[in-house]
Amino acid sequence: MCVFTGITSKKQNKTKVTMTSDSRASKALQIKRECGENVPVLSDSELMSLSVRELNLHLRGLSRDEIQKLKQRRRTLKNRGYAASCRVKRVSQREALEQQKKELQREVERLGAENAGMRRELEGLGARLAALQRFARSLESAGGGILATAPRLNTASVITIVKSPQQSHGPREQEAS
Amino acid sequence: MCVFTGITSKKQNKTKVTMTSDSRASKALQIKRECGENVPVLSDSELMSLSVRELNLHLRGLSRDEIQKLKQRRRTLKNRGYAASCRVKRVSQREALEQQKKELQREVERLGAENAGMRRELEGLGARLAALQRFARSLESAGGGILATAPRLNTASVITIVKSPQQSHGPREQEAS
DNA sequence: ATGATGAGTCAGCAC
DNA sequence: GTGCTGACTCATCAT
Repeated sequence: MCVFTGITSKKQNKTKVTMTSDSRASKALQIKRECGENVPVLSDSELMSLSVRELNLHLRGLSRDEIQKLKQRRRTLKNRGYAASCRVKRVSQREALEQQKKELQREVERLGAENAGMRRELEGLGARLAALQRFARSLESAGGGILATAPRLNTASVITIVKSPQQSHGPREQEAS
Repeated sequence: MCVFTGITSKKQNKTKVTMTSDSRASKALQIKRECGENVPVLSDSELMSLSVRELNLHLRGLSRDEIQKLKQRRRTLKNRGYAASCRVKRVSQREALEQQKKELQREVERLGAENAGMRRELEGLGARLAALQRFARSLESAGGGILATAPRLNTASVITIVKSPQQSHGPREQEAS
């Protein structure tokens, strides 16, 4: 027989579950409300999920004071749920941020690798162009007559291409092949 | 004359300030503790910051019950502070995450731009090399004797350089200059 | 009335 | 004992 009297509800037990507002939350919430007066009839989860219409039906034949108490209990139960969703939201926002951060880190890594690859390619091409530039200069200094033997190309423009501005790459060894 | 009696302390008024545990937090916290019995002597901020040694001095000549009450009040006050720092920590961690995210976004942007620049450079160099390749082939088809007039270079290696594997760039128009 | 959130309180864990 | 944190309650604001 229940002997508790003025217990208003406070932490009860809380089994650390998420309390997703389904109807099995009433597991350990029953040791409350005045027992030697009028039985609650409404469990916490029931009271919490009732619509105002439905609630009014249960309010029939209750004193003004009891109505007030019941409404306050309902408000408190709802607040409990609001607080829970607030915490869940907070956690999922944090997790989302961490996820985005991870993705950005991966992206940075990917771009960095791509960059390094292109930098190597650029270096290789630069070295090849430098070698060709030396070659072209040698043709130039050997006299323009030589180039005239390749009439299908505008040789002047080719020489110009070779000589166009280059970042100074150190003379890189060519792979034999 | 104070007429409050069993008020245990609860929210008091809360002016929404941060309450950084300095001594002016006692602004509105004095309407508590039994007034018609023994004056608290210790303010909240005092009680909270006392060391155990100092606390014991104030515990002289108090009943076991009063000592218990005082210690509980101290614990509660400390908990209030812990809760506050917990919230502050949560906020600053979130802000740190957001900051890191912003920095990573900037980094991604920077690397992306660098990438695009290098890609353009690569394209340009590729086009120049392709043009030179066509030129070299024309020299080749004109006969090896021509190249022999530039004796300072190993001409075979130059041709090799020009012919080495290239990603197929579409034949790009050369800027006149 | 409903929902969200800052602050305070308590339980319970870790040290 | 001290510090931290999840969950609850309350005050308060916005809708």
